[in-house]
Amino acid sequence: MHIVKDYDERKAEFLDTAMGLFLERGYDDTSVNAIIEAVGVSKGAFYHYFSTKEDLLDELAARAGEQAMALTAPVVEDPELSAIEKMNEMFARTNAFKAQNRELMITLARVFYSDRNALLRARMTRRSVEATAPALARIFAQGKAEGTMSVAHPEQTAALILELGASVVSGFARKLGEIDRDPTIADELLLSMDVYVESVERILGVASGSLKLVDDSLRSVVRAATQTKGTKEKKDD
Amino acid sequence: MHIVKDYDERKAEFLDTAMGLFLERGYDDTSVNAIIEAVGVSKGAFYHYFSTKEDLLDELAARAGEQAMALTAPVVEDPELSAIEKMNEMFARTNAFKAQNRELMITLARVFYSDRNALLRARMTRRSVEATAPALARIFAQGKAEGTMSVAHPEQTAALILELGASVVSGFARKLGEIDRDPTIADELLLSMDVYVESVERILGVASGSLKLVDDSLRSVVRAATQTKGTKEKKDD
DNA sequence: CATTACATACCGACGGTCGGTACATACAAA
DNA sequence: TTTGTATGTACCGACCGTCGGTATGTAATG
Repeated sequence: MHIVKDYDERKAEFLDTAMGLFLERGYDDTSVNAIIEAVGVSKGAFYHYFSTKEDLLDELAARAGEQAMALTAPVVEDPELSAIEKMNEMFARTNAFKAQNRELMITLARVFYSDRNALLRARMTRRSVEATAPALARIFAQGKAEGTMSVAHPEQTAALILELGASVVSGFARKLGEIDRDPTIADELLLSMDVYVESVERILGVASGSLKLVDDSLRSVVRAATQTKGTKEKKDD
Repeated sequence: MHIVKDYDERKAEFLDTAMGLFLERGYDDTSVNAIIEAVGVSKGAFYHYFSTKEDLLDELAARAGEQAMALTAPVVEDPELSAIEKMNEMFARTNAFKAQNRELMITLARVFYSDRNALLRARMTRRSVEATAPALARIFAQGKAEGTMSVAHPEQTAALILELGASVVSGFARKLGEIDRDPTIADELLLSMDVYVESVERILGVASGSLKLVDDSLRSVVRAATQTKGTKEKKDD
């Protein structure tokens, strides 16, 4: 019995299933066999849609980049907002998205941001940076024109800030996993968040305290991680 | 016939050979078989020295971290230097090292900083950051005491700046490879270098222009890459 | 005689290939 | 309207070489 589906539908099914498995077990530790088993198709089907396993990863990364841009694009177009408001709104939206998908984000932090998924992360980060940088650069240019930001080179600064953000989040997530061993890390993490925000403010030359890049929901994740220290069972390998 | 060598000597031989192969072909594309063939020993020998292939990678990363620290440690101890002088000297030393090993650095830029070596890079970056951050934090604390730097949290700031540096270098190296296709990238790269330095200055709250983090030898690499555009034969895969 | 420093044979799992099949659609002949 | 035929697409599953890793053996060393 053959289950034949529409091309795009089947492809999305592969993408979604693969992403789920990557988040559960990591990219390297998820075999093509595991993916086709989860989808319920054959190996031939997989290679009918993707030329290699890495090709699937690329398409996943591209999709993530598009989603990241779609989430923040409307903000950039808004003529009512100042540059600083736009920036705050952009981060508020992504933070809100993270808050709504809290469980996913915690899983993501645990698995996505581990060394074993370095390739997955590198690809996705790059795509996201490339997709978001031009918009951010435009905001910086606006801020420069408004006189609220002092950025000589918006494009380069945008790329730098996004990469910095990715690095910080990466290190952040890594340390989040170490809280179990050393609860004092939680305080360091909260400090790191402040340092990050202030660093961005300084790079952009905006007034101290004018950027709201992290919200309470994000901070609460850190505190939650600290509290679950003893109550949660170990399910690690 | 058994070729028996001193433990450390043999181990270093593995490490050196593996590093060479990783730089040539990448981490994932270098098999354990390729390593033992290059060293001229058996598989048993490899697993006598390393528990896994990733373990070798870790030791490689640790060695890189130690070397990075050894290069800059004397500077930190020097009681004669101010915080800003120390920072400039630290970067001057690493830049001098890069200038001396120019060919290696270019190879490293081309291969090490490609997505396929994401794991290798992530590991080494992390180790280097961990190894260097405490020293840098001490310099920041000194600068804070001297009144030349305004860093509220030296440890977190040190980690952030080092990770920023790694990100910048990574993106930098990636773009270096694209110069062949688009020579205008060279100008963007030189701009990015300035943006990076100024960003660090702002993060630390030091006077603009007081940090010399990149020198002319580094800039010359960019110009050299631009010039070889037509004269060099293509050896890419 | 125990430990070190390897060698060799082998394993299961992996990513990827390949020859083939089931089915939808199109179109023309009956 | 039915039926045969041609063609492309979605998919199957056996198979291949290579991979990281293991089990076991053995010669030298101390």
